[in-house]
Amino acid sequence: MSKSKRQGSSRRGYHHGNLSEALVQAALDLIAKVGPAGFSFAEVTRAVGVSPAAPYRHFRDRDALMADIARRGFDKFAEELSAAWNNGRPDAMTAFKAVGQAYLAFARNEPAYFAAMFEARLPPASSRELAEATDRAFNVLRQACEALIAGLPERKRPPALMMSLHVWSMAHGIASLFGRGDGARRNIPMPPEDLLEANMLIYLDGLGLGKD
Amino acid sequence: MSKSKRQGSSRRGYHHGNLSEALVQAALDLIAKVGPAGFSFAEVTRAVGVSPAAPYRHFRDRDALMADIARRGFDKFAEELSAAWNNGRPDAMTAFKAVGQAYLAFARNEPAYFAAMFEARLPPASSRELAEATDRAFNVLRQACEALIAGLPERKRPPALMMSLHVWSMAHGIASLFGRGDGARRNIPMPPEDLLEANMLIYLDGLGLGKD
DNA sequence: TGTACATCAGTGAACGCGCGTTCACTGATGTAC
DNA sequence: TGTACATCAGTGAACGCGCGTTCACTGATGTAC
Repeated sequence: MSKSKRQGSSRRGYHHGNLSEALVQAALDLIAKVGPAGFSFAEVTRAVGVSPAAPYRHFRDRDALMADIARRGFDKFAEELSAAWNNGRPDAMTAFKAVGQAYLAFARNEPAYFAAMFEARLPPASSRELAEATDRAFNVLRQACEALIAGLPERKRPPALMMSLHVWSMAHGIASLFGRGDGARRNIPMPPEDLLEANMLIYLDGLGLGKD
Repeated sequence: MSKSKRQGSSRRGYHHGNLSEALVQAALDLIAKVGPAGFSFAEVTRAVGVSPAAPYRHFRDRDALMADIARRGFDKFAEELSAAWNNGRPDAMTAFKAVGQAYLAFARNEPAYFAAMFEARLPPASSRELAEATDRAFNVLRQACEALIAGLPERKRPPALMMSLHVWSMAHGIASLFGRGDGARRNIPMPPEDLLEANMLIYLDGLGLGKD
């Protein structure tokens, strides 16, 4: 109980060492609890154990922190979708389904990132980095769609952009309504994973990609 | 410029006459601008031109106002979906597509209700009325699905609940990502209405409900 | 290895502000007789 | 029709609070010589 109150286990004294990282993590914890609009900059500094002025060395203001969190979220999202796609192995259909499941897994396991990415009402084109990270994530979906429809005869092939947007919408609809890891989830009598798998199968059937 | 500052054209003097209605409308205007988490009770009273204590005659607290707005939103939503369904006329397929378009129209024309309904982080089962209104809206989708698949041979018929959840997810995914009437819309090079119509057609094709 | 100094990343006090909510109150309205 | 009175729906001042942000500051770190 001296004059130095170290609260976070990672505090190293006067200089924190990795403050911006710690601020982001604390903000994610708060967002998971109270949503992206409900968390306060001041609360974050308390959680980390620094003075309320400290974050201004790392983020211009509260919005800049939010935008950075969303950017990190899309980066992580792109990585996980990409890992699930695994370059189309062992085969395009299996890898494609894995991407859909990865979408749900992200919404479930990272509700704070998910909320920051999709519900933070960030000023559109809030930063170039954010827009680029968003594109990277979407491009994994698009790549998977292109690989899947490559097997179709050319004139039965749907536009890849349209198909990617459909896939995004289906995964996103299920994830945001029924599959989130926080309090905003609506309950249904089946796992969202099964619901999405069935939805994708029916959709792919409709495209002529069924059972072959 | 006397002691009585009448701000809203509908002020009738000391007694407002229809305050709770006016509060809801003002709140909707604010939500459309700053989102469901960003609007303040105090700001609403200023917009209406009453004292900050006035709303407590009509709503227990800020959350009660939010829940009432969400409930009204789902009521309106159910009405509009139901009107689009129009008891399955002129035929089930046409009416079914109209329901999907009504979903998008609602997201576009009523972004404030839409946000209050789906992004307000209301405590789950916030009120019985809200839950019932939500069910009413969902049941329109379910009814439409049941009518559509009634034409299929029984053993090719998908579970109506699953199909309704798919339809809800597809419409909701497109509406919330690309079809909203506020700043949170992401731009795509095609109308969300077309995107949804194509998505539904492919999905119905997959169910064996195509071109007949 | 030692020291002077520049740079960096924190502090902590202070600011003005708007918030949600409470309270005792009062003006307006409606009704009983 | 007139009046007394209960009820209702507002007022406005006040409360304590946490917020985002600023400022001059200072302790810690790293580097040049």
